[in-house]
Amino acid sequence: MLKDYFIKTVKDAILKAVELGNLPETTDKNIELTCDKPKNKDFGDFAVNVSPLAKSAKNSPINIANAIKDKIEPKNFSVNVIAGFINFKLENKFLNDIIVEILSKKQDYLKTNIGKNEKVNIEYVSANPTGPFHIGHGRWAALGSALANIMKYCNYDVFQEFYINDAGNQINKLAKSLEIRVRQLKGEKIELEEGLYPGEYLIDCAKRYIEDDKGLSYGDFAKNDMLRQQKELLEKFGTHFDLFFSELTLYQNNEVDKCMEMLNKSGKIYKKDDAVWFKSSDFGDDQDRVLVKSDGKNTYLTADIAYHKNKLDRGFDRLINIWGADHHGYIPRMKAAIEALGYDPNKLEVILGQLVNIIQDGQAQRMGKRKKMVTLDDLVEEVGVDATRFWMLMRSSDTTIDFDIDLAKSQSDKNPVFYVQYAHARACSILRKALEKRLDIDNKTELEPLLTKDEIDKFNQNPDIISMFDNLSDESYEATKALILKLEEGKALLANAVKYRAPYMICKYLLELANSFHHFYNYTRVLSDNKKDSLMKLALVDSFRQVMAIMLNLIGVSAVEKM
RNA sequence: GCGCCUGUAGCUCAGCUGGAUAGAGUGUUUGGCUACGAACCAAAAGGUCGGGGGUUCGAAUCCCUCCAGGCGCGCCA
Repeated sequence: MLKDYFIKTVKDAILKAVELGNLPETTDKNIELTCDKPKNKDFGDFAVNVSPLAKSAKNSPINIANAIKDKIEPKNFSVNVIAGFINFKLENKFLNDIIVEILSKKQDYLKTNIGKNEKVNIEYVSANPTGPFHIGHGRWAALGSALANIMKYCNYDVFQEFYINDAGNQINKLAKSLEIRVRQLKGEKIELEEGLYPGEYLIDCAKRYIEDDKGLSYGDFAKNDMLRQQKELLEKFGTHFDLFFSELTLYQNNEVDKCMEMLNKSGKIYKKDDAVWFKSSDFGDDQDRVLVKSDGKNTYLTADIAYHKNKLDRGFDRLINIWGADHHGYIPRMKAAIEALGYDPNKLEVILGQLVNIIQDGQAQRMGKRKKMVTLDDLVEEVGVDATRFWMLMRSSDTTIDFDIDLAKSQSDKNPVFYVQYAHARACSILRKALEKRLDIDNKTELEPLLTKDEIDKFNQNPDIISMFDNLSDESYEATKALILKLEEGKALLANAVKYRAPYMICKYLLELANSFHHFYNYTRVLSDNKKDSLMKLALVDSFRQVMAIMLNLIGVSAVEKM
């Protein structure tokens, strides 16, 4: 990566400068330097900031920069110093080599081996099978699947999992709710009791129950029905799980009891007020937690601990959970349990996603289960999978999203996702155009296509676009260079998105990349009667299309060829 | 009262492992299609970075404190 290359160039120069006495011995030679794009592009294409050396080198940033600059030998780039910045201006050979690399590596271009084949389990969504998904679930689904995709791409061994909460009291409530809906449909005059599920979706479920009742209990039927709908929506939403793990099976396989036994042996269990407590405060939690309630039933936590033990026993190096921010208090107790069981609590990594508020008719509505709540299904129906995913992913998970339904509906064509997809479609269109027959306007005759697929493929196998730069206007040259450098930025950006578990960075990058392309397009005519020139520019367009498609696929948004 | 998250342009948000004149989209104003997609491009205007202290060559970024909003706080899931 070019940024690393220039940081290394500067570091080598620092060593040389210290050796020759141009910088004092106290200079910190191991300091971390950063390389960025200069604010003003006249300065250069990359800038390494040496100001962090000011303290240890006991001098002003500008003097340090000049001392270092004298020790750099330019190679296909020029060097200049402004303030504490050493600026590098690239020559065309650099730009050419980036395109060569993209076209040779194709869909692998952005790959880095930061995962080192580490076994990672990502658990997300994990909704109760008691009703349709709300919009918040859409956020976790988009976030989890995008994260899984980018981690896989960067060589993590990723396993995606959905935990079905099918063992708690909520299933009894669901069963009762369904039973009442069925009896209502059969003509009985009874009302739903307080605390049961009031959603109309259970009326539909009741109809299905009456139609094809195969002797299942109300609870089992409702649970299966809800789960089936959830799975269908997840698939439609571009979210694929390797395993749907049922909480109930933990009980059926005695795993909860075994886990309790282990905790007991750890000596961190005690009885108080007829309940069984886990002494999680010994592990940093702010208070102890109940595992078995005074009525003899387990809490949700108890089974969840067994579930995490199960995951750890399956040999994962890392467990990533995506939870809503309202569960943040849950992290210390789960880590405490993992430690008490004798596992490394650092293997558990929890990503907290802030909640999604729905703005409807100008009023905020919580994403809880209301009678007329907006479901994820509704939203996808209104604005589509691509727009919904992009919208959910484009903000940092630390930010509460206010999702304005009316805005999303009425201005869906203003959605940033269209801007990004349009750039990709535009590139595809140019590539198509090159292969189509043309009309000679003067003679009103049909001409052969400008290029053939073979010609393009052959050129792209061994591209050389250096001479292309000579024939560009100043504006076009700047735009072309900016586009190529933006393409080069992708690899480092993706690595960062993985490192910070932040798919929103990709959305931001896609918007910038699309902008670079549109800008390039505006100043540069790609196709002309000059075959060689057209081939060179098409190579760039194809590189762009390639990088764009990789990124879009990673976040689960379609790379459309036409709109 | 305690814990976590947030506060940056009219609006929605980047920037937060400290570095150049704090950025983008949207909205407002204006300019740009007889050739590859105008769902586009360009320009202008718009900011006490919630307030106040501190650390230092340098703070939106780190520390302290206060203010405002969201979420959570021993036997719901």
